[in-house]
Amino acid sequence: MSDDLATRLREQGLRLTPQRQLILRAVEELGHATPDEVLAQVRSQVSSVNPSTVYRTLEVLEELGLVRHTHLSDRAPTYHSTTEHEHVHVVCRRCHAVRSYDADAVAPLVAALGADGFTVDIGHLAVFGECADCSATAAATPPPT
Amino acid sequence: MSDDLATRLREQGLRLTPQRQLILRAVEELGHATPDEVLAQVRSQVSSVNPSTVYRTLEVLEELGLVRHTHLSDRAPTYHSTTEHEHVHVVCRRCHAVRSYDADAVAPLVAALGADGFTVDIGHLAVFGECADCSATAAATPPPT
DNA sequence: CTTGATGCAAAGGGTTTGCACCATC
DNA sequence: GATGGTGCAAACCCTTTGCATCAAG
Repeated sequence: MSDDLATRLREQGLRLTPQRQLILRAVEELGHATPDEVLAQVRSQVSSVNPSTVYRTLEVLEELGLVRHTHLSDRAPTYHSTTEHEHVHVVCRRCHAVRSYDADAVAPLVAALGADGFTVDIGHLAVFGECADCSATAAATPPPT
Repeated sequence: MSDDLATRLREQGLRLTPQRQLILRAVEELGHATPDEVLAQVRSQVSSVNPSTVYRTLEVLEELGLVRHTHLSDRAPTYHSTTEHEHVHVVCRRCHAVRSYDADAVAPLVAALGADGFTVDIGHLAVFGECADCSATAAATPPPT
C-alpha cells in the first residue's frame, strides 16, 4: 500500500513525503472521511499538518487513483481508499445512515448508459432517499435537506 | 402552476409573495439553475430581489414539493421544477455535458434498494462519468475533479 | 542544488443568520 | 394589526491561492 504510494508518486515525478503517507493512512483508517476529519486524524498522530496540505494531498492521491471522493451530504465531500471494493453509497436523508452496496447493484444502470458510450464512475455515486427504519418511524416528519 | 403555489402555501399557513412567484417561475424557465442563476433571472425581470430570499424561497419551494435540487458539479446545486418528468442526471466530468435519462433507467436499482425498504430519491440522483465523445477524443487527458 | 512540497495567511465562493422593517392575510 | 417575509450586512463553512521557506531526490 504505502509501497504503492511511493511507486505511483515516483512514476509522476512527485515526491514521497511524511504528510502524504500520513494522509493516505488516515483515509484508509477512517473509511469515509471529510478533509477536516482527515486533518484531525493526522493531527492526532503527528503535531503539525496544514489544512491546505490535506486538500492538496487528497487531490494528488485521487489523481494517482489511491483514493476517491463522493458526496454524502450537502456539505464537505468524503474520501475513501480505493483498496476497498468498488461500491455505491446509499444515504438516508433522515437519519444520515450510509450503507454501501456492491457495484453490481447498479450493473443494469451501468449497462444502459454504457450502451450510449457513457462510462459510469461507480465509486462517486451516492444514492439519496429514505431508509426502511425512517419510513416506518417518521411517518409525518418533514425531510431535512 | 402558480395556482399550485398559492394553494400549497396556504395549506402550510405560508404567504404568497411576488418574490416566491418570480423565483418559482424562474426555475421553471431555466430548467436547471443554481441559486445564483435564479437570482439573475429574477432580477432580469424585476429589480430588487435579495440572494437570501432566493435561498430561503428555494428551500420553501422544495419543502412544498414544487422544485427539487441535485448536484451536477462540486459547486452550487441546481434546482429544477417538479413539473418536469422525473429524471436522472448523467454528467460528463470532462465536458460537463448533462443528459437526462428517464427514471426507468434506474428502475432495477430502485427495485433492488426497495427490496431493503429503501426509497430512492430519483430526482436527486446524479451519475458522473465520461461520455462517449470524451472517451474517444481525450484519450490521455487527466480528468478534472 | 533543483524543483516540488509545505505552512501560513489572506482571499474566495457559496450559504446562513440576526435583526429591523415591510406586507400579506 | 399580527405574524410571516424580505433586505441588508455580517458571519460562516469549506476551499483555494500566493508566496516564502523547506526538504526530497
